[in-house]
Amino acid sequence: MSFASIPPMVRRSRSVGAEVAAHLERLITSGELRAGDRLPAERDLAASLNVSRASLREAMFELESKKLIERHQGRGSVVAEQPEGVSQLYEGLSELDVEIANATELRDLVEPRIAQLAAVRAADSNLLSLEEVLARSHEELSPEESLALDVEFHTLLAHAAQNPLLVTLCTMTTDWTRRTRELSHRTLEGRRISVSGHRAIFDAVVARRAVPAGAAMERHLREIREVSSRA
Amino acid sequence: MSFASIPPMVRRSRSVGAEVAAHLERLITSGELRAGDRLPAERDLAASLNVSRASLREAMFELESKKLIERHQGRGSVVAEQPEGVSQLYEGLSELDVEIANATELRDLVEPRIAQLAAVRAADSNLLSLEEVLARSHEELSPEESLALDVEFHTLLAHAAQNPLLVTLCTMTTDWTRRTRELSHRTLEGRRISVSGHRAIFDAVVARRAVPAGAAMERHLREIREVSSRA
DNA sequence: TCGGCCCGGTGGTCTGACCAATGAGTACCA
DNA sequence: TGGTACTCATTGGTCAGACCACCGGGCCGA
Repeated sequence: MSFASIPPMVRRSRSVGAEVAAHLERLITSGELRAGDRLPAERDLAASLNVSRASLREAMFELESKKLIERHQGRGSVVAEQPEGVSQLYEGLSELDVEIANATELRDLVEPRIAQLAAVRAADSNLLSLEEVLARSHEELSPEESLALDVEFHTLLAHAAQNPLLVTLCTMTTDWTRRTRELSHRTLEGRRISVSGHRAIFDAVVARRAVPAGAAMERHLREIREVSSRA
Repeated sequence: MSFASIPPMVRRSRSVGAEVAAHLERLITSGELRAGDRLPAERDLAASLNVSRASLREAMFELESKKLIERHQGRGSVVAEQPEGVSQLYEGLSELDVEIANATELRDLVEPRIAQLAAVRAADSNLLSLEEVLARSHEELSPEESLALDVEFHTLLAHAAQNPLLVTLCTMTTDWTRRTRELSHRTLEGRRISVSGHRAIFDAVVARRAVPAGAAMERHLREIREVSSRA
């Protein structure tokens, strides 16, 4: 097996540990090391690579975090089973998407509750403001106008829930998911769904029916998401 | 800043490095350490955490691979720019003058969902941390210790839900409702209820049963509130 | 045969030393 | 005066060696 020492020359761009990790990763992905193969003991491997055990361990940490190897105290380390292209999969999944997903998750949690509370607590003045926004909403508006009214509706609803924390959360999640919402307001269908969804929520709130209000909000969010995912 | 040493007692489930990494990650995602903050030098940090520099460096590798920190030879390490929102959420909510009732309302909303998501998403390491906290929890503890473990349990659970926004939210609501919680931990009954509630939540999470986990959390919050209202 | 003990191998952790990059303060010269 | 080059403390990077904790297998006695 070729655990040959790494050429000492050209090793100055990356750290020793990273260099070793890359070396071992190449051995694995190229097939020289197969799943289930036992790696030499850390002390031996470090010696054959002419690096300290500390650096070797740094490399091992990296490989382990990439699930390329498994380590077991007292037993040694083995090359892990490779669930088909793990390495690439690991790189993938844009962090941006993850963040949006997190924000969306929070929004899905908060908004229905806002609708419920608004149904219970909304003052007349809240209802008037909401009604006014709805009166200004129709599907012929430009995407920008439609989006602005959308934001306004949700913000006013949050105010109607009479909890400043929910207003803040609503504002922030609305902001973070802006891109998704922009997409959905681009199409006529998206604008139509937005308006009708708001209408349904408002009707439930006015009727002081908390549970239906929450349900209407859930449906609204789901529909909007479907539209924007098609766009 | 609370780089307080990690409780040395029951630390045998995970490696020292992993433990330190989890500790620091909690400080970061919960907002105690903010983006741009400089970390103490490795030697100093290792000393304040009562671990060797080697173990600390293992933790640093892990945090770096998660892009939570950046390290620069000769300059030190800093907390990396946070994934969209977390710091924003933290700042936005910090500025508010929060009424306890509002915070409680938000907590009742967020925590059950956290429990549900944790049941679905918790990694083995999350479960280990939670189990360890439970192992350290019993009703004979002092009110302060009991409260600290309570906070830790909920924070770890939020981490298990794998959404940094929820971690931040959990941290903040926990902080706001601190006085209520202090009351409930003063009595033996309160501590007993706390522990048994956590146990029930944990069991549901381990069993990967989302809905029961959420229900257990709701019950837990309700019981705690009843105890503290009687106090 | 079976159970417990011991022991070698392996990863886990710690210590302390030295190397190398960085940047700020300082002395020097044009 | 201004800029340049140097010095040096600080900090991460690497190394060597020691000891601990865990695992598994072999040995030995019941």
